[in-house]
Amino acid sequence: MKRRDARGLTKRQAEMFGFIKRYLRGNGYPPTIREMREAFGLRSNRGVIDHLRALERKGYIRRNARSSRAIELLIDAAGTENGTADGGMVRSYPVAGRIEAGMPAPPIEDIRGAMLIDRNLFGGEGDFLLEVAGDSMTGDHIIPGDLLVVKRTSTCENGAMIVAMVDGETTVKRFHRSGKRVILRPSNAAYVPIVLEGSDIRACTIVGTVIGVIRRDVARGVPFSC
Amino acid sequence: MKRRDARGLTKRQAEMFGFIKRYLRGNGYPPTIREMREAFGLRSNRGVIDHLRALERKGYIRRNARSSRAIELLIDAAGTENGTADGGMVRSYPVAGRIEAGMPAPPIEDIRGAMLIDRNLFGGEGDFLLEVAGDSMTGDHIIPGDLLVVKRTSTCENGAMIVAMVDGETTVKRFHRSGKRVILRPSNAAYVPIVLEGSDIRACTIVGTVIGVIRRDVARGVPFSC
DNA sequence: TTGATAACTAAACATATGTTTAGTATCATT
DNA sequence: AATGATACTAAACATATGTTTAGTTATCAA
Repeated sequence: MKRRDARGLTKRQAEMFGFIKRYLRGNGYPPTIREMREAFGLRSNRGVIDHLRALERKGYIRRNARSSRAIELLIDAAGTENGTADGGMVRSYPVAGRIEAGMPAPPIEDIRGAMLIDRNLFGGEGDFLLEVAGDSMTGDHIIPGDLLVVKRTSTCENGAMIVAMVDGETTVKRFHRSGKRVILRPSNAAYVPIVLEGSDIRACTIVGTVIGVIRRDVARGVPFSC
Repeated sequence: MKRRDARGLTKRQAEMFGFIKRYLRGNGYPPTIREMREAFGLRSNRGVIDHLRALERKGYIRRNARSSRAIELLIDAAGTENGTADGGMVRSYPVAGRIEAGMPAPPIEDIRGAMLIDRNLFGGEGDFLLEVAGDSMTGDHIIPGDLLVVKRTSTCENGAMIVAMVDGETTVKRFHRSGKRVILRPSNAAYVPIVLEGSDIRACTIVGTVIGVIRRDVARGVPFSC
């Protein structure tokens, strides 16, 4: 027999049970057998059914045979999944202090608060929000006051819009690497790109990539002039 | 129109919503359409579907179309939104179908779902979200794919950014009135303003004002070229 | 009176979804 | 070495379940 944990589940069964729990929390309803199959990279439904029957036999779930998604969790937090203290359909995004996109600015230390936003927006990703102060990224349709949804990463693809720390200052730019040179490009022709070479590159840290934008007070925004 | 309760639900819709809630609490997963049909003694699925669409349009539930039992409750009994331990911090915004900002487009009938967003964003206002398809408002830094936060109003201030129905088509423009003339102005020079005079003005209905913008998939956005 | 909306019936229709049968490979125990 | 359980693949198979089209009836507001 394969190895079981303290509660009588094998490793694989525990994984399956964990997946069902997480899916349920995120979606409000249980997964289908095919969804589980795909989540585990299996090629046949039968594998999933075997696991479900084992979980049912061991009292972890109850099923309504022949009925789609009819899985009921009987044992609750027994094996707490790592870290997911917050369940539900919304995520809490900390709001970092105002930064200058283009000008010297304070670091993103000061956390102003948090915003709850639907898990389904921004692909469920993003780690914090950052308010834009300067107008160096207007070419990308990002204007002062916008809240950027930032996902923490230490690397990024070429051309990605990133939040970076340069000489201890936070800035939003497009990232371009060509050979040994890194260019942080604003998208407003009125601003000059930051070119980093050699040891200067070490003075630049990628904080994260910009994956979303939230704009408030549009009504009060500057009207377009023709 | 039939009688509605304080939160905009008719008696029957409230009954249907209540049934879904009770079923979910009792079974751990949502009911199927046929189960609801039988519970209400109806003879056709269509009746249930109509109610589900109404509940979705009003932001009470979110559905995953074509997927069985895929109903997510967004608002709980008291009328406060789900998803957080301390309820009432988020609001449910119905998401209206894609529209063309500048070109002929389908009406905003098709409701795609709903999004939960912090009450403190957008000043707690806004009535629904609308996805932008055209690029007629890029001068205001609104680009295709953006979700507009729209507040329903039948009037607006001069220069406000509005969602309007013109000849049965939905459009996003800046509203300008001068004397007996109304001009709906795009903010992209490649588009022509819509000028309404005399009886034409009646063919134009203001749906609401744009008070916010949400942009997803920024990483994939078109990079700025200098 | 007219038009819009809500709330349904009726009958197909399309497919998402659970199930079965038959078999393989691995592991732990006896 | 034989046994039983786990953890799968492969291919049908059956049907549960959501959707559509085309109506009807009642109610309410303009």
